[in-house]
Amino acid sequence: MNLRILLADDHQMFREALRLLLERNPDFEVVAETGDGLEVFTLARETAPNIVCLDIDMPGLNGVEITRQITATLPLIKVIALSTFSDRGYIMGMLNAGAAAYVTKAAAGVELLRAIDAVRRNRSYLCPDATDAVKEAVSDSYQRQASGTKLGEREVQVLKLVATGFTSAQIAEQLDIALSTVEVHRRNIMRKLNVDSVVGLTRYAIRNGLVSNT
Amino acid sequence: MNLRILLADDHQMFREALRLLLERNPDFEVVAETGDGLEVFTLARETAPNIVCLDIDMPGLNGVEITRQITATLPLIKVIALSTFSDRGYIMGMLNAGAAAYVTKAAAGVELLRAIDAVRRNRSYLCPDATDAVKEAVSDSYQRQASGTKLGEREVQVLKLVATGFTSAQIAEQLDIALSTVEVHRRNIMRKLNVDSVVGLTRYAIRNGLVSNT
DNA sequence: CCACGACTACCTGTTTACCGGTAGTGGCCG
DNA sequence: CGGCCACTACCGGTAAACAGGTAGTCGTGG
Repeated sequence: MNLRILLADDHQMFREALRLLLERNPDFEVVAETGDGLEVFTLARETAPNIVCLDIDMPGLNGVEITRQITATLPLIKVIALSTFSDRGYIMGMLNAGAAAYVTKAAAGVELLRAIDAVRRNRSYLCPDATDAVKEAVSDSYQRQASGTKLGEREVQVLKLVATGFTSAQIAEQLDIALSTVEVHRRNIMRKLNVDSVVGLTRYAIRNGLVSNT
Repeated sequence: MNLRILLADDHQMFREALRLLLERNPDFEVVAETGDGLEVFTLARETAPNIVCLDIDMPGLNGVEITRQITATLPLIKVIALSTFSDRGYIMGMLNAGAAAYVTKAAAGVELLRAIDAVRRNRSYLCPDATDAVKEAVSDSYQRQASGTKLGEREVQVLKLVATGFTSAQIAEQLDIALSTVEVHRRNIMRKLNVDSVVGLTRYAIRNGLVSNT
């Protein structure tokens, strides 16, 4: 059976090279590729791939959002998250958004093939790096309870703006809430992420693709 | 003539895929690959490649440092910098360290082949993204003069610590200088980099590989 | 229904960052 | 030599971040 694949990654060189890696298998056909987050939908609709290999850090739209929208509107298409990072929060985010598999770029190419194989059989897959991280997340669950759980929608919004370089006052204005409220969010975020300064917030946000940094 | 190539990138998947891209040309032979910065030397000595394709953000050692040491101790080996970023400062840093070419991963695969071709003829090469950035740097030269030039050694040291999350007081203690001095450095750095907060400093530092963020 | 969590909002503080000026040292270069 | 620059150091002042408390609303779920 022929498998139609859509490649989405902002590094053209990586896309081209990955295409070669995939098309060594004659069953695989890379029907389209793009480096722009917003274009993923258009191409997904036009080319009707079976699988989308999706990078996190895309210009235009966030990986989690893309995944959420694809799984919501084009449920036949399976999303394999291809990421630089093996951060617990982000992995869970992608899986919750509907990604069928998660493979880090640090993993071997064969991991991607395994993921494709698993996804084809309607099963999910996590590369070793990711499973390790998830295990940590599970064993950290006690700590999570102590230090709060994951970030709320509003908190993510604030975090993005903080890590972009806005002051709390500017954020308050943009979100049309009080300065004090923004500061409460900041503190809650820092407590949850277990950091103690804007530097920590910025690093976390960049690590998890909340802000681009290009 | 056969060309021996060493691949250094912390993403195994990218290395494998790039190997396929390169070895489509029968003249090219990828003699070794690694994901660890420190291992680059060992492999470079053992395998005597003609060219090293070197990623910036490597665990173990900074891309600039690796380049500096390779060009200093193994001058026959040409370094092609393969980077995610097209930041002016970093490009200049790599070229000053002795890199023969600079290609961003966002560029087409053919750019890398062009770079290899140019390097083989003892010429240097910059991919379009990079040349654009350098042009900006040149046209910014008037501004550079106005806002200071590049960072001094001590300033880089302070910047690293700031972007790691230390407060000025902690930095002062670590470097054994007065708090006020640290603050002067901070301000000078911000002026030179044209940013206005720790967020900007952190982002710059991460972008340029001064701190790891993994 | 009531508890819980997320979000909203305000208060008072302390610490840190940020901005400006001044000034002494040592090294490098015209 | 004298100017330039990086680095060192201190001062004062404003703005922002950071830390703690209190409290109201709203929706979810036991």
